[in-house]
Amino acid sequence: MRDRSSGKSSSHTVDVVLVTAMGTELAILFTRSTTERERWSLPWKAAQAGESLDATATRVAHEALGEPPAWIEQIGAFAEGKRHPSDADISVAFVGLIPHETASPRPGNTWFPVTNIPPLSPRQRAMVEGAMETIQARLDHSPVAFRLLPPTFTLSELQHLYELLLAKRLHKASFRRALQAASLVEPTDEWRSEGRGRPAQLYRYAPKKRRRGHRGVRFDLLHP
Amino acid sequence: MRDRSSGKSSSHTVDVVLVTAMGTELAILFTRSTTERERWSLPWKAAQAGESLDATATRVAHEALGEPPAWIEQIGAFAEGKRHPSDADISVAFVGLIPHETASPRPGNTWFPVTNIPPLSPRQRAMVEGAMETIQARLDHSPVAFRLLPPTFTLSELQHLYELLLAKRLHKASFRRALQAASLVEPTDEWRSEGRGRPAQLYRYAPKKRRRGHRGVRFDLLHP
DNA sequence: TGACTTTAGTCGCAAATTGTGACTAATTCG
DNA sequence: CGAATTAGTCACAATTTGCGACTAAAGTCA
Repeated sequence: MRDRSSGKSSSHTVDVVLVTAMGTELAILFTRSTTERERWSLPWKAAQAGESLDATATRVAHEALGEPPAWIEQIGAFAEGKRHPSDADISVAFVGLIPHETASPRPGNTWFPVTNIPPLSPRQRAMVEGAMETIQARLDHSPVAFRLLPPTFTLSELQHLYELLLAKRLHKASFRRALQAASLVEPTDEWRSEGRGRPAQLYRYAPKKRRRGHRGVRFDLLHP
Repeated sequence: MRDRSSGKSSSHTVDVVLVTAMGTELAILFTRSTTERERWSLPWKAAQAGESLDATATRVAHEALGEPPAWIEQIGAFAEGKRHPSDADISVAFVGLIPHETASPRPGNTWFPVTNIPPLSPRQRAMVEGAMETIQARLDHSPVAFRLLPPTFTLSELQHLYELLLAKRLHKASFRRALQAASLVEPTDEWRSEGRGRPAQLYRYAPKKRRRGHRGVRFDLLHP
């Protein structure tokens, strides 16, 4: 039977999977371990009595990022495989999203591409998986993509991001048509000229009140 | 500051929201409090070291229901508002589904229609809400409805259940067409004569391997 | 300058999917 | 038997989707 000596440390931790869109792929923020120099872990803290889980998660995210995340949501509780996030019996995980340009990670924190994350405890590995699943699941019904973009963006940027999140190519005309139907964005009067090619109009996220019987976004669009 | 005297009780509980379809509405299972006679609560247990959360949840459900649930999934961790499920800092909640005909609740456990649940602690009230949201969210992508029906059922029963879950009337022909497209069910060679009217063919849940590019079920069907 | 390249944005139409009412089938009830 | 009741199917108009082709507004380079 495991001993439970120190009465002061809290019995559970709050861990946060912070996700951003870095160039052409998603990335997750890791913190260098204070003990072992070459170990990395998700940002986490022992829960504090009297503070809500969400508040703790936001605080953890803010401290690692230098900014509060644009969106945060609980993934669930993880208990499998002890060790690593302290030796807490249980850890509550959150996903957070932030535009890459907004974040300024504090020293000791680094973005790793999702395709190449450092070795983690089984528990935190499960959290990362859970985070990606949660993002996928929310994609149709909440404005996940917009929380990964700056306040103003071009439709091509938005489309590329959706393509990244859905891991699927989209057809330009169909994408824009669906966007229109969902009335999620509105044009600003600014344009951005990005090297060659015609300048693109900038848009902002501005969801209209959804009419009754509105079924999300449905970007189930085509291949190429 | 709250004291934390008894060193032996675990620091967190596992609570389960068990849902069934009872006639024309959904119902949730509650357990009569052992102390106060007229209090009810969701079935719960203190977590046991060395047992996974899912295992505990399944055990709690089984003990209350007399059967293991047909499906169970974690909703998340809840910490707001102390009291009630012991005085644990944190509770991990699960949703479970079971066909009404399969369940045989142990003495002290009763189904309450969702429209009329007994007074609960704020924590457990939040869990019930979370459970309903999780069911809604899963509806399109996992076979939630089938876990509320016996192994064999008529298409009308299935449709009524979907109407209940979606809180929306569906058109018969469209419903069947969508079902067919999703290849979720297959006919048995049995028929059931239920009072008046033509007998209905019985079906079983038998999802075919989903072809690439299959987008869930999409029962976004019509009104009258 | 003017041809060519590159990216943004739009149009229109064939094909597929959906919404819906009307129709047929198999029973029970009186 | 005929009316009532529930199951199951059909056909077709209306809408939505997939997608290629087209126009627009830059930059590049000889």
